[in-house]
Amino acid sequence: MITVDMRDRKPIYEQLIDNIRTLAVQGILQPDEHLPSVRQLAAELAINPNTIQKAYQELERQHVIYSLPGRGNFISGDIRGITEQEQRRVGELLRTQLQAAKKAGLTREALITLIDDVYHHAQNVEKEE
Amino acid sequence: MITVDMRDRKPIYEQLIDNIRTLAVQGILQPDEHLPSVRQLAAELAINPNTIQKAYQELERQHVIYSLPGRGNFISGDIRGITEQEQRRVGELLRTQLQAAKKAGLTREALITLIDDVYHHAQNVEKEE
DNA sequence: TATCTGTACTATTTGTGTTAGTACAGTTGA
DNA sequence: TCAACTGTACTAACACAAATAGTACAGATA
Repeated sequence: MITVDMRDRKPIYEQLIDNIRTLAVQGILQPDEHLPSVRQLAAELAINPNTIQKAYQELERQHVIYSLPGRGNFISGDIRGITEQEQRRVGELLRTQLQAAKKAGLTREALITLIDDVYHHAQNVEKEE
Repeated sequence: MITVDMRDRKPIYEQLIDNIRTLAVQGILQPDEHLPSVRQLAAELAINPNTIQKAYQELERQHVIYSLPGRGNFISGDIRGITEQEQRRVGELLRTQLQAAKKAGLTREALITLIDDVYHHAQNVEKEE
């Protein structure tokens, strides 16, 4: 479910943040669902517990999850706000990428073809972002 | 013309690479045009000559520029291949970004609106990519 | 009470980007 | 010819962020 790619240039804790936020927005992780403990997830992914905690800490700051000391970390009960926030975030990243595409000489039609390709083919993808 | 943003997380040498490649693809830098010398550009941008050289070295490896030892660095005479290569590169980045947008719940129509926004408004942009 | 849980903290390591400095050979123009 | 450019190569040092290692303590739970 939750994965990291050591070859990716993006820091592990950021991968975790985006990964879990996406799973929450998609509803794959349900509100109030219990997340793996810091130590357990660290063991599963073979990375340091401090790195997990750093990700959880940031996710709590973003209100994607909440923590009950001694109990664990849980997905936020209010996902609507998170979803809107995520859509704005992805939209901004997409805008700069589209401007680069325009500079590279890609036509509006080529981009729409690309969109249709992504939206029609219901293929699973490894990476997001 | 050639600029860098110290606040950007992207390494300076990568900014230079993308910056110059874009200028070449756009035709703002013409084929066989003389680029600033390593030391001169370093002085202009107030960064280390080694950083400039690193960027030039990679640009030569990508055949975006060529170097004549003792004379200087010049934009490649063959820009068509570079342009196609750049379009593939930007297209792939865009694809992963679109997949993230889909995961976030953005509709196909919302994305087309975003494209139209980018392609209609002929506004200059600071960042690319 | 043993064993989970989150949390906090310091120290260390690692990798990458950047700077600093030097050196040498090819090119150019006065 | 020679001074002043040019690219290129190299080592050393520095800066910073990410990640690891280890310890500690309080709350929750069965």
